[in-house]
Amino acid sequence: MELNEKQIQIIETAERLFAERGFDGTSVRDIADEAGVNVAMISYYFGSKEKMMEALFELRVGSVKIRVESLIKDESLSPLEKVNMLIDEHIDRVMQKQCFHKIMMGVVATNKNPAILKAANSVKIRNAEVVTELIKDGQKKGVFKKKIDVILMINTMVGTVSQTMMSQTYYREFNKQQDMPDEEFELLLKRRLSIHIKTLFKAILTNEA
Amino acid sequence: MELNEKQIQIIETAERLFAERGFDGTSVRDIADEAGVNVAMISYYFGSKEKMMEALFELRVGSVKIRVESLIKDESLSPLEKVNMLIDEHIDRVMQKQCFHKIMMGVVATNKNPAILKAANSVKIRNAEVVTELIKDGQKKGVFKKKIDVILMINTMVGTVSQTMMSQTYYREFNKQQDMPDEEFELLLKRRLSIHIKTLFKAILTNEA
DNA sequence: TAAAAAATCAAACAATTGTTTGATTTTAAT
DNA sequence: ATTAAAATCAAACAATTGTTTGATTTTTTA
Repeated sequence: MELNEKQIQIIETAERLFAERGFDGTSVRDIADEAGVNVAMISYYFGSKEKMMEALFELRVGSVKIRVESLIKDESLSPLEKVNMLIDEHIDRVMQKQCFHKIMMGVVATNKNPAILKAANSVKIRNAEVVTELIKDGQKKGVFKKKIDVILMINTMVGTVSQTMMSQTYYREFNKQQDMPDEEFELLLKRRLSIHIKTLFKAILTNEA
Repeated sequence: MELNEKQIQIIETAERLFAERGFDGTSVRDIADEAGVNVAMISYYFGSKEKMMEALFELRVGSVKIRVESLIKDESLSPLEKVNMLIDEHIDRVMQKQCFHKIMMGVVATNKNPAILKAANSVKIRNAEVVTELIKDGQKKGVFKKKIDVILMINTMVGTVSQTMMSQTYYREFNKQQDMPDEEFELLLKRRLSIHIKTLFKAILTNEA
């Protein structure tokens, strides 16, 4: 689906509001008002509120696939280096599109939109397959342990990042970093998250201390 | 707030529907129909849909606090043993009240109900404080590492469990355990989760291999 | 058993929902 | 400049929302 400027403007407004109030908690009038357009434009452009959500999903998910696939095929990187890059890739993606990931959590929790749910699931399966291949390669090269539960490993990465993203203001309070500029704090958070998860993964993947 | 049989029956129906469709995605008529009561009963008993949600929250959260506190004070357990028990405690709690935890994820994502959000946050703070104390004790006794990010650690536990709970049917497919009885699979999942998180925690907490 | 309290009900309430209409304006093409 | 297409709009649409009403039934109390 091709999207013009105004369509993207509407979608991004919707994205923000959906993240704040949930899909059902946001009316098309809320979106139209905040986007500065007439209510009818949403049906006019997307057909329905539901389909606008699907357009949002398509817009955000579409670009992801390619980068991961090419990363895996890179022969110059060790398995552990690839895992570490996947971690940073994931952290960056979530932190850069926080609203979208909040929405996705809600969509997956409530099984409401089958089209999105199906697409999200196929992305998940694809990722799991890629990571599984990567782990097998590392095992073949003797740098990874034999028994590894790939799904739980991915769940730890995804879960830790989501949980941290959702409660970042609380993390800030707890560590008394209220006066730190937003951008600086986000960098700090990303760095800490990166180190944290890489440490966890190294422990379950490798035989080193 | 005291709850009679019928109130609990309504609340538990609401809990299930909220988990399936979200708070805003569930109408009071849906709840009333499935619970087999008149629509007016919800306002009659709870005052409003919103207040019914608060009653649900109160019902589910109320009982948790005491067990954790007493566990921590137990002198016969080592710090690592206590951490491990907290992990199992958390896994059991989430898996036993899956609907409620799904709802909570939605509530925390969308900042809609301030009363619940505030209560949930205070629970979180209390837990973080308890765990921090526990970690400090382990450090004093020389069994835990010096630099530990308690919040990220908790986020890993909570995030991993939530993520796994949310996508358990997918985990089942991936591991080709479709024909396993539900109860048996849940036990298996809990055991694997337990081992997984304990391994992760041991790696970041202790100096052992 | 009579009176009081609690529970249940169908119906109605106003407000909000997503969507459509049909007219009008703006933009693009010829 | 004329025509066709696209965009925008206020208004209306029927459906659904949470809640209230007032009458009726059931249960409890005295």
